[in-house]
Amino acid sequence: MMRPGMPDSDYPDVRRLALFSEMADEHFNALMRGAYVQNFPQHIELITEGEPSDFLHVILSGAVDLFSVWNGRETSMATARPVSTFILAASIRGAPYLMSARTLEKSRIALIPSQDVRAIFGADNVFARSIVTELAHCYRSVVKTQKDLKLRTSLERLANYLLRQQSRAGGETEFDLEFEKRRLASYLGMTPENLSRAFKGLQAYGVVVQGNRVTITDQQDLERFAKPNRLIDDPHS
Amino acid sequence: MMRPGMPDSDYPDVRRLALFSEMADEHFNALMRGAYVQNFPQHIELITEGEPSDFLHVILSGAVDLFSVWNGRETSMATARPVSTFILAASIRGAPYLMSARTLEKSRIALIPSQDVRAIFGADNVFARSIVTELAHCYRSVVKTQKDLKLRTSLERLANYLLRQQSRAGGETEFDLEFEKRRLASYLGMTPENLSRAFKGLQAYGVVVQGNRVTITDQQDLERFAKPNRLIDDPHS
DNA sequence: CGCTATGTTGATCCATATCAATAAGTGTGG
DNA sequence: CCACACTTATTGATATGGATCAACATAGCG
Repeated sequence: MMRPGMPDSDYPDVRRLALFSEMADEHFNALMRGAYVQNFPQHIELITEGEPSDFLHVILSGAVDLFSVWNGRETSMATARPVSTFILAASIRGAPYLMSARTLEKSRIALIPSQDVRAIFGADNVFARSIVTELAHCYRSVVKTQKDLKLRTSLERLANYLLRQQSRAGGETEFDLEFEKRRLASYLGMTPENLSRAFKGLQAYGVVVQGNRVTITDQQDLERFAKPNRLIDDPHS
Repeated sequence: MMRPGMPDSDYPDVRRLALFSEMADEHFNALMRGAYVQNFPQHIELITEGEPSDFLHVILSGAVDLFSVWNGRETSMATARPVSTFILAASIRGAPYLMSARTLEKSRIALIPSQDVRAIFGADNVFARSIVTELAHCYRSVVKTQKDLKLRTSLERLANYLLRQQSRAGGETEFDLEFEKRRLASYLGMTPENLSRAFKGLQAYGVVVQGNRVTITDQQDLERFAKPNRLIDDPHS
């Protein structure tokens, strides 16, 4: 195990996060001094659901899959990408993790002891406010995902997912899927076979897929089918 | 519209909520003085999704359905029962409501201006901490619901729902469903017809339903089928 | 290069939705 | 208090979205 103390070179990346950007220097530095930074190879399980949550995780580079298991079945719940935190809620509550986490690729991750987070929370009102904002945002994200799952068919979910990704990619008509189709299927709540067929089904609405490359050939048509809604699809609303 | 100022007789009920129980009297009273209390008849829409969130709602008596709509479809997301708050996250963020709310029965509801909540949040560290705890709890509840939806079939969801309700009812082998089957179906992500058949399907595992009355005749058998899991079904975990 | 995991396609099965008809409640006004 | 209207619940028949099983293609990767 590494000794605590984050390399100074990582400070700015963490500091840039909304969660940490407004707090007092003194408190931020205290948090960082108690933090560990580790590099993990691909496909390492960082967290197993049910275990006590000792650290707030901050992903500095790479990608992490948050997934859950029940009765031999597995589903992908979300993907964490730099720079963001994950399992904030478990850390705050001192409750067991509800989701497992594994690296999708080589990743650099900062681990901040949960007790430090709670201590600084009590000492720094600005930080406390940031945590609230962040938690509220996380909550609303999950609610949106649940609406997506309950109100839409898998074809509609895929169509809207593609529109969201396109938007993230700057609105270009051509962009890359950011992870394996296998995992995308799980994230969208379907099987890989069904995803394959769904992509073909969207050809009728102007979507062309070759490998990881997606091309939207008829934006209007796709949107007419997908009916994106800001209360489900807008990440900031 | 009523004038602000909550009747003193309602104070204790609100005060009892974890969100408010620890804060300073001074701040609590300030919040209550700015609050409105209203009695609503059955089937009134209190909140429409997409509207700006001006009030934190506290349900003092009755029951409220939180639901969402997209493209002509509707789904029940959760039920709020006394005494608890709802739409805390939207209030905090000053963001539009993600869910609509309607009374399921005659209900008494307190409305606390969101700006007051945010103001007291800044002035009272204990209250701030309570809000964080509450938000983290809400977040984890939705994550559990999402796991339930993605990892289980509708029959399994119903079986586990019944076990949770039984637990809430004190563990008795006999208890009442707390709302219409129609809404229960929507909450569980299925049609009323399918729910009807699911109840019949659970007869094989020792479940008898007559109207709203549920009897668990073979606890062991039902649990063997349902495989309840604390990371999905335990409301406090 | 092959080996292994991922992706695609086809055939079939199953869970769940939809449509339709009836029954059972529930509330309302005469 | 009853009769009517209306909503909800059940049951049956059928349709369909999506899963599963199987075969094959493809692409990374050692």
